[in-house]
Amino acid sequence: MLTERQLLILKVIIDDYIESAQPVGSRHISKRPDIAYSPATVRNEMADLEEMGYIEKTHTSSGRVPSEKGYRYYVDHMLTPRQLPKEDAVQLQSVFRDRMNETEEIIRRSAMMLSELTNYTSILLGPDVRKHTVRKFSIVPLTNSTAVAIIVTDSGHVENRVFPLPEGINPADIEKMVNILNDKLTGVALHELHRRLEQEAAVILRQHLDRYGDLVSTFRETLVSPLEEKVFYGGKLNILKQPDFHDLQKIRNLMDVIDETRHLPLILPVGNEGLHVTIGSENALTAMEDCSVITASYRVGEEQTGLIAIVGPKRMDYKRVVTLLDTLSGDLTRELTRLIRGGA
Amino acid sequence: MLTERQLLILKVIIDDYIESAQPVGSRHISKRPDIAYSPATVRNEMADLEEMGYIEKTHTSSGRVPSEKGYRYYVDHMLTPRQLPKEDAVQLQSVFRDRMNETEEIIRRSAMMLSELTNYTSILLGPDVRKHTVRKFSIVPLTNSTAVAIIVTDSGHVENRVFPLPEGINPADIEKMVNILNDKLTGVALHELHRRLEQEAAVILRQHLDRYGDLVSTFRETLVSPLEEKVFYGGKLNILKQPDFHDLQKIRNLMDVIDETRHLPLILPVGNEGLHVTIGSENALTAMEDCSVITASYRVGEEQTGLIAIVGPKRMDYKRVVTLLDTLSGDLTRELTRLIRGGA
DNA sequence: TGTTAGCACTCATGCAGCGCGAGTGCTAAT
DNA sequence: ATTAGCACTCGCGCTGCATGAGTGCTAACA
Repeated sequence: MLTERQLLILKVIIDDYIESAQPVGSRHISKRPDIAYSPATVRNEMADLEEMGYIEKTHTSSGRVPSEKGYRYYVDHMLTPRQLPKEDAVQLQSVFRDRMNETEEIIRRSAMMLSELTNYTSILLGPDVRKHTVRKFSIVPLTNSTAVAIIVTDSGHVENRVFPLPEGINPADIEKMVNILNDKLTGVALHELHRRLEQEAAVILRQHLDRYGDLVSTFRETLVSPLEEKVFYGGKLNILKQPDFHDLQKIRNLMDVIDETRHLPLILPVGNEGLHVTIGSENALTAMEDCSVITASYRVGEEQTGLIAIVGPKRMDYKRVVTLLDTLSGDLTRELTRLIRGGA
Repeated sequence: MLTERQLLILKVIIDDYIESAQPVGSRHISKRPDIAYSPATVRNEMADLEEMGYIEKTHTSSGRVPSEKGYRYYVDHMLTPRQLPKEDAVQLQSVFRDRMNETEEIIRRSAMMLSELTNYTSILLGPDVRKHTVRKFSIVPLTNSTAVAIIVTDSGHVENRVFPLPEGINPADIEKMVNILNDKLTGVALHELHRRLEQEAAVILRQHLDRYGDLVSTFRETLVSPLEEKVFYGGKLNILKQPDFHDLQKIRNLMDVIDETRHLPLILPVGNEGLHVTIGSENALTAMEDCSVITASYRVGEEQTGLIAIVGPKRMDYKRVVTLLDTLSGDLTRELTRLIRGGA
């Protein structure tokens, strides 16, 4: 168990190191106004802290640096949730100012704002589009052989995709199809669309359309394809700004990982509610072993959830980022829910 | 004027240096099968070439490196346009395979492909959306107070934007407005939309709508806003792969510049037809002074033009990139034009 | 007269040695 | 229990030095 004084010293070491990126020595600690002990005393405590694994030396006679265990202890036990400084709160609020009617736009802005405020990289997952429900279908012919299919969802999201028209199709058939689709499938969630199309709409479509097979098969493909969760980045390049990263090779690996959307599930605890901190080698990917990731979830309405994540060096300003994410997650939940509910 | 032999040596130096990134020495040149002279002779010629400013030394007794003047001469006089190697051609063609119906998707793919083939960064500007013409308007109400406005263009591009509905608006009025808009403004180019709305549609709208002012004013805003040219990047991180870039500070500046869409007009000769090569300090921005930019334009139909650009180190494989861009620009022009014409 | 061999010269690079200073661990005094 | 003192460690930056790649020049050669 850690004594009161050891706690104090550990906290000072971590706070100092987070700020300065320099190993912190006993003399330096002793000089701080909140420390009333001589360097020698501090050294003794530091030796103990090191023995217990909370801090490390970079070389035999260097100052101390927090270990991963140290950071872990810090975020688990020493992060009394604070109020966001007013300045940050104001900035953060600006995301929701102006006539912001679109979920995606708000999320995009949030990503920007987060990376600006923290100088780290932010990753925001939008609420799962597949849970949005169909508000309206329409099909707009472009040429003899192509048309664009449009799905508007209840959230105001618009999916659109050009698809080939079967040759010599009757324009009236297209209109019929759109009407039937709207009739039968409005209110259906996007991920159910395919199944429901088969189950319910198919019969009726077949009755009413001359060339049922051709038209529907080509149209259906457009429905199943993308519909992934949207990912929004902020400050991808901020990694370059961190003095912690100087090894070009490591930077490359890191960037590759972050950039590849398919790696995201590995570095983000997708689906987890609440606030999570992953430190250094706790990350699944070795490319991220010098990074920490802080995530928070938000909700939109009852069902949909999204994720906010900050990727930075292990020497990240945990206190600040945690408070920021906590606040933003609340704000997003509130504002986005208000939005789909159609409140003022 | 350069002698035959000086030309040969200059070419060898540049080609070798492009491949190896190492200063090339007289001995090395003399060993090549296409060089029949001793190192001493080569040295003499090199001294002349250096005097004329085509090559440089990195230090007193190093091999030679092409100067910017050297590269310039190389691209201006020594780039006999070649056929694309079959392997590359096949790869490039794959961009147009599969049912690719959407201009944007094709361009996105092209960007990817280019960066993959070259290991440099590619930037593609889509054809100016503002020149697309309206195929269809529609408005889909979402809640009591919001609706999404949708514009489909002749290219299959879909612009959509959520906008606030005036309180207590009559749904019939919305429908009326959409009908009038479609009636009056179909076929109008997006950049003319605002003006034409005022000139032609306004009068009629005013006659038919109870709450003309409210509805139109809030809807109009959604028309004027974005509609910029779309920018597609490929391999933004490829810069990190180039051995030429090792200075972290420079990399940061460079990335900043490339990332900022508003800097693009400065580094790309927007609007210029044909193929352009900008070498090192010929670039407008000092952050780019170690880079070369190769651009080519493409057309879609008669009016619209787009731009392909490759950003790489000065030590770029000009021959290959020029051929690639030349081919791709032709392919894009052909395929995209075919697309909007609705040919098979 | 153009080409080449030979040689002295230059300079980046890598390595060993060295002094400095920040910081530690230990011990003895308070 | 705390602290002053001191010897010790080790990273860092500096210097000096050997190495080798590459040059420029000169004189001999075809």
